[in-house]
Amino acid sequence: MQLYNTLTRQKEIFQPLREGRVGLYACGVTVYDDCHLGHARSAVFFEVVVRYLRWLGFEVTWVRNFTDIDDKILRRAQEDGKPWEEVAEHYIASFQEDMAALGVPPAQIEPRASRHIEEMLEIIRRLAARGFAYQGEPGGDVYFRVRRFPGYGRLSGQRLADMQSGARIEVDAAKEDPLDFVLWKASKPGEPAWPSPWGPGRPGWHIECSAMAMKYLGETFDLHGGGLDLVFPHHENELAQSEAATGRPFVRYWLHHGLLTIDQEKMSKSLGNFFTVKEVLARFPAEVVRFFLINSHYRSPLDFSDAALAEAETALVRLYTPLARLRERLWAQGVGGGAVAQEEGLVGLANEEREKLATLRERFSQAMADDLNSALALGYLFEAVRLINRLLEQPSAEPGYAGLLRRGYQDLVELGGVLNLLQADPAEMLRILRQERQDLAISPAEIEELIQRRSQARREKDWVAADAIRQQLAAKDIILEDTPQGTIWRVK
RNA sequence: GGCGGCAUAGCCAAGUGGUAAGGCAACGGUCUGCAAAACCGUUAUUCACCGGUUCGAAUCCGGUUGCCGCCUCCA
Repeated sequence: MQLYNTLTRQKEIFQPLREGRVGLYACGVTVYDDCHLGHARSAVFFEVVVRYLRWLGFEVTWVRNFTDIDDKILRRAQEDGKPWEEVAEHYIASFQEDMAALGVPPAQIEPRASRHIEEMLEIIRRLAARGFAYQGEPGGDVYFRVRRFPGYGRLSGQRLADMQSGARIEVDAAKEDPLDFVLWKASKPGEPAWPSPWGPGRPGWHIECSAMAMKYLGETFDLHGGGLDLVFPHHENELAQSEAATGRPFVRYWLHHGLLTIDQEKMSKSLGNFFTVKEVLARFPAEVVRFFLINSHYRSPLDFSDAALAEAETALVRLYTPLARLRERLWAQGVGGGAVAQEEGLVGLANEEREKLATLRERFSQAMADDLNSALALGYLFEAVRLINRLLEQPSAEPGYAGLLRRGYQDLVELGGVLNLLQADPAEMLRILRQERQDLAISPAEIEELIQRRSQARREKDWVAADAIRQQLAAKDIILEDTPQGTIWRVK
């Protein structure tokens, strides 16, 4: 497969370091508040990466960290009058709840920064031994000597000269150079502190990821990534300090996903234009949110809106509707195995169309193999749905018919599974999707009552009364569908 | 100011040299007591704009405009 590598700015053939195994480190969250939909995009993206790699047969070790000690957590702890550990614990639990609600499984390893202080200090020792780390003043912060590392700026495409002219680099008298960044922060009175050769303190932001990634995945590993906004300075610094410490390449492929936006602007805490995962999930089913996140390419910006989510909801109905019909047909009629139609002219599909169904898995996989093009992969699924719907329209006793349906069903569920979609019971999911809206002007019980009365009227062929009820419900955004299994309703 | 990215139909969105996937919406038809769902058909001679390369460009090169991200904590 090919992946776009931020380091080289091009797609590259993915070759894992060790045959058949992949190590992935995804930057997680800083636990000082509930996470928003941008964090969900990140989590779902890496989940899909992992699922696809596993589907291909790779054994994947997936690491996602928690930054559980930093300035923002300390500030939050002070505001809330709680110990920082409690704040961190609370938001770790909150994150895990959100992930569970979204259907994102836990990573294999979810290390916390505060439990890897010794590993970080070890890296700083190595950096000091190689002349990359220095303490600004006795008992003060420890910095990384950026200019000593030749490749600095390579990942983010920055040149040292340009960066200096950039206005907003913090000026700190203790630094040898404004570009140098903190490895270890000397603690102020009242702040949490760990002992170190440089005095009591706590880690800088970047060092934790170097330490935890190398501990669990080795000094050189395959995949590392996060949001595009982490490229600089976080990943640039991480790369520099890691390679300076080990003298070896740190990461082979850097993956960065685009950011979630609202009105084309980045969703972020500081702008205040964010929706938490909890808020969004209160209004839309998790699978709708997942579909929305996966339905465009991961490196593009993705604009959040109610309309976009509503569209995702309708699109999911389109995917689940044939699944429900297929199940009904395949389960009820006990259509067992049997050959898939091969011969020309069979079963009401043109040769070319049958070919499309036959190559669905292959094309899906190729789309995913091309830098994880989930939008294209989903497009193929929709194409298959149209063909399957057509088959369902024209029941046939031809020998290959049942086989085609069965394979269609299996493919949709299996391929959907790579994206963690289409795994729910179709009939149940359709009910949820159709009846989702909370602010109904009428209760489900009342709707059922009216449906009963209408059914009675229909039995008596009293079309006037039946239509009156249909219209009465339509006025409250309830749409009725008469099916062979009875009348069902949904929200407009 | 520096670095990077993006501009494809009413909306969302694939497509990186060979003649525009897919979804939503809309309209017409089939089906239906009426509907819905589903199916069939229609909806970009054209890919921000201007030049260039090429037999051929949405795709490559140069320029222009607009938007976004990073350069500061941020997925």
